[in-house]
Amino acid sequence: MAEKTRSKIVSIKGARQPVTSYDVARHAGVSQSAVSRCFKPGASVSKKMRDRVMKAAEELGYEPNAIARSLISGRSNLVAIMISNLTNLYYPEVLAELTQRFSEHGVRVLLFALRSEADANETLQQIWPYRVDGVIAAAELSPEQVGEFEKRDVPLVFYNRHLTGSPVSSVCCDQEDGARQLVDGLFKAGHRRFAIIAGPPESVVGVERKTAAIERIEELGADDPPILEGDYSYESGFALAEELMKHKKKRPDAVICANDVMAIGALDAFRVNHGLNAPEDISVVGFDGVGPSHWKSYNLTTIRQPVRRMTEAAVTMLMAMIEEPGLPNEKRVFSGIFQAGGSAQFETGN
Amino acid sequence: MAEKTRSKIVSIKGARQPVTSYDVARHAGVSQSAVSRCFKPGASVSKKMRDRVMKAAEELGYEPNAIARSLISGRSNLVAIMISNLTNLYYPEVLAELTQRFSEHGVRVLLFALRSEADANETLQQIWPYRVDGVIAAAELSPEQVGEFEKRDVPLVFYNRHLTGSPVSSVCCDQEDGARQLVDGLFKAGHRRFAIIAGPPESVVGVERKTAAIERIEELGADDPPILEGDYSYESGFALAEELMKHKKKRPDAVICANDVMAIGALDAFRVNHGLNAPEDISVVGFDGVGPSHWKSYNLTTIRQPVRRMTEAAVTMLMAMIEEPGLPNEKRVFSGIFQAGGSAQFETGN
DNA sequence: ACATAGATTGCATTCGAATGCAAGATGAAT
DNA sequence: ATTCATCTTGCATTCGAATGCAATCTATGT
Repeated sequence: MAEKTRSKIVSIKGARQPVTSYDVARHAGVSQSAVSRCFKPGASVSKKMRDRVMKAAEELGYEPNAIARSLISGRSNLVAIMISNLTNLYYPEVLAELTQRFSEHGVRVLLFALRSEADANETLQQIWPYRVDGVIAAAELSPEQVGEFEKRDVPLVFYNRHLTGSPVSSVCCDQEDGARQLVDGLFKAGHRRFAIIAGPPESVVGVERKTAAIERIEELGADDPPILEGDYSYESGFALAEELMKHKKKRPDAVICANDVMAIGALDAFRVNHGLNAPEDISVVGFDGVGPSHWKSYNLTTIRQPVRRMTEAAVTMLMAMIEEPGLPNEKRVFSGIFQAGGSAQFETGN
Repeated sequence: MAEKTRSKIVSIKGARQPVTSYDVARHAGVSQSAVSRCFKPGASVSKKMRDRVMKAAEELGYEPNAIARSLISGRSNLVAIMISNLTNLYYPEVLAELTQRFSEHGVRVLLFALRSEADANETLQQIWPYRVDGVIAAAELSPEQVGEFEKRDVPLVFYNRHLTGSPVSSVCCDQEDGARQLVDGLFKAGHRRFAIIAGPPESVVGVERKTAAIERIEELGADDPPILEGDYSYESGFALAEELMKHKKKRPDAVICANDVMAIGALDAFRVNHGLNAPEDISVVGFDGVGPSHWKSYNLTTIRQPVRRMTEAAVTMLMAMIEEPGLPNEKRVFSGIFQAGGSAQFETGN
């Protein structure tokens, strides 16, 4: 075929404009491949050529088609972010950070908000067709599900999750260490009657926070704490604090909550329903360091997760795995940062 | 060419598996187009064929390539969601809802979190190459930017924004009506000295809330309220409440805030720094009905936005515009729902 | 058994950009 | 001016699925 006559259907309204690299090429009097190269950083193009093509592209309003590019190059420049409960106060910040950082790498984010952990399978089915370059999972995945990633060679980085006994890459906050810090500080300040408002049993980080706290309490020789399981919501924190007050005689004097929001719920229950103020009457600590933990009504003593550093690490790791396929897995653990507040009698060590 | 010998590079590790429709076709002993049709709902395929193909696809682990499909069909099944400040407590819920609803339509979400309104141009440049089928914008766009959508025939639905004087489709909460409800209820309860903690001047909804409140206050014959501008953050609510207390003599008795978070900040400032409790000493109302507005320490009197109905409307509208290109623009306005709380002396009308 | 409408199927082409290869252009060194 | 190395450029092919068209098959009615 001498000349591929691409008969564009030019709409009468003159609006539609699927300007392709061929159009630009014709307008600039060069070949399509030249146009392609001009839009590829680092390609071998003379200045004269580049100027000419860019001018033509400008004039026609050309925008490279990422879809076509992905198809031929095998790189979609898309990553998927799976988040199990977006309405958990902690995640919006994480999501915003991740999105912006990926954006700086020229990578776009496909968002998947799981309704529940059970959605994971369905979500994965939705992800695969888009041939994403990688995935950040802030959601629990089963070993089988992780296997699907390996089968497809899709890089995966867990965010604040990990599969115990599996080498999958992850970026985490050191839950155990944080929990120990909290117990220690409370203990030093004189607390002996602990209680734990834990996360749901499916939550790996929740379990870690809980387990480490229990162990530390035991190590220090305090009584075994009552352990109540919540779902990370304000309401559950509130309700479980109520539960703790059922036996007024031996109510706890220090309540360790698996996240800030439940801690806030507990504080409210103690204060509103029982007239107990923190830190005079009872100590309450949380975990995460979300925005509202700073609100004056709560002023939470908590462990703040270094979100910026963690998201940066997650993005860097995933990008590296994408660029260099064979890269070994890596787990990065960041220490939580103690955030002094007024919700607990607390003494930091030295 | 008798037979297109597709020489797949079968990796030695046996892991890689870009199974294509050709592979499935060969394995099932049918043509590639047959495979394609089997994966297209509503296509003309016999049961026998479908079973055979599906079995082969299953055996090979075939997953249709959405990228290739998009290229030829001209539909990416992607929508972009632009959100200006994700960390605003109000948006995570919106985002989660939108994502899940789109997912039910087989549409995936590309997320763009703008660092500031100024990022819009850059963001649009990132969006166009992906040939998204439509966009939901919870961010301010200039008329020029909206023009870019029209030029490309990309359906656009504003969420809680709109361009005054332009017919772009949008889903909004009735800000004016909500503001009036709040003023009315406060007035009926006896308040006469209003103050307004407004949103930033760039925020269209903020301006609407403010303007409507001012007008109503004037209509009712109360004094012109002082108007302070915040940035929707807790800190700004707190600081502006402080500001209002500078002139103790004639401090306001009812403070109308442009969103819940600032209202919460104001409540804390009044209580913590000045010993003023709501609603006895001062009334404070917010707007949005975010999660923390229910927290017992605040128990905010506010106008809740019907997020579920609004997101449903937004998704339905955008999908309709995508399916039927010529569709006229439409603006849907939902009334906010009065949410009784304990942060204000308030009397609902009858 | 035969004609015919309707349902299935395969063939060949298409979407838009990237890229290996070879041809052509440019420049440097002699 | 000649040769060779280095840049540039264009040609032709490729990615993987969708689809118009024509060929084939099926079923139905007579």
